[in-house]
Amino acid sequence: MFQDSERPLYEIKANLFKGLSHPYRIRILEILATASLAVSGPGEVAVADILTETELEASHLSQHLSVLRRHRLVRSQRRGSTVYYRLAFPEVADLLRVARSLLGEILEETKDQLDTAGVLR
Amino acid sequence: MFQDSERPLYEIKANLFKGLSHPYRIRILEILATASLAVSGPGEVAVADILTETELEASHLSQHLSVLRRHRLVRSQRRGSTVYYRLAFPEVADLLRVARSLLGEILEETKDQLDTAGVLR
DNA sequence: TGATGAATTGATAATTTCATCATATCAACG
DNA sequence: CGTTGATATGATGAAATTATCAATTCATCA
Repeated sequence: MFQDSERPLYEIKANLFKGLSHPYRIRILEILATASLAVSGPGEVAVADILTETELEASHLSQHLSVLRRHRLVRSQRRGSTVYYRLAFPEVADLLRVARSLLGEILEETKDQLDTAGVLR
Repeated sequence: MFQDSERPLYEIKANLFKGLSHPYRIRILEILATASLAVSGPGEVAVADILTETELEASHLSQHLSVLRRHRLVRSQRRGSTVYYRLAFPEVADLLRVARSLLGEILEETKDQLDTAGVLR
């Protein structure tokens, strides 16, 4: 059979996190998440707009978008010479949100420890 | 100042996902998450028990636990010659849960597409 | 104190990811 | 059809991560 998806779930999960392990890919996903949040928003963003916002070079951005596509985190659609990207699932935004929440805890605790150590003063 | 935490949040977030990007580290976190869920559970797990459950070699496990500690995802406590690990924050379990949910969507869609293509028949 | 069990750290080769430039492809237009 | 704008793919060296074995450290006990 073609059941590559017979891999253990923890392996697939780790692979998902690999797709998320680069700063620019996080930035891209957050741009898309913001677009999907706007009530009257388009839910999608043109590559040119991502280029502008991230200040990446075109081929660098494409490489990252390709990784995101491969990991099924985004979808693309070409209309004429413009390509649009959107989050593939709302849960991607959920994941970013929970990660933000966790980081908040981590950074808060780190700050407390630095305070305790008197490092910040 | 010592503000290494002046790095952009998306960079810190990507780094968090790096800590999660290995199958065994996911397994470890899930073992700890399960321990923290049990109502009368200890919330913590001895290294020896993780060793047994994952069937890793001791030094391999230690290397992974060290990464998790460095990323502030777990905490350890030595009592006598036994070291116990626990999740550093409940949000770690949340993150695993949301990732699982997202993967459910991804795998569901992949399965649908394979069905459509008649590959599974 | 030496031996033993538990766990961690150090070291290094193999593998994967990242950074970045060159090239190719797709779409529109005169 | 050639040119241009937009976007993707290919290629490769550098950097980071993984896999795995050796050595060390910590705690306990006789």
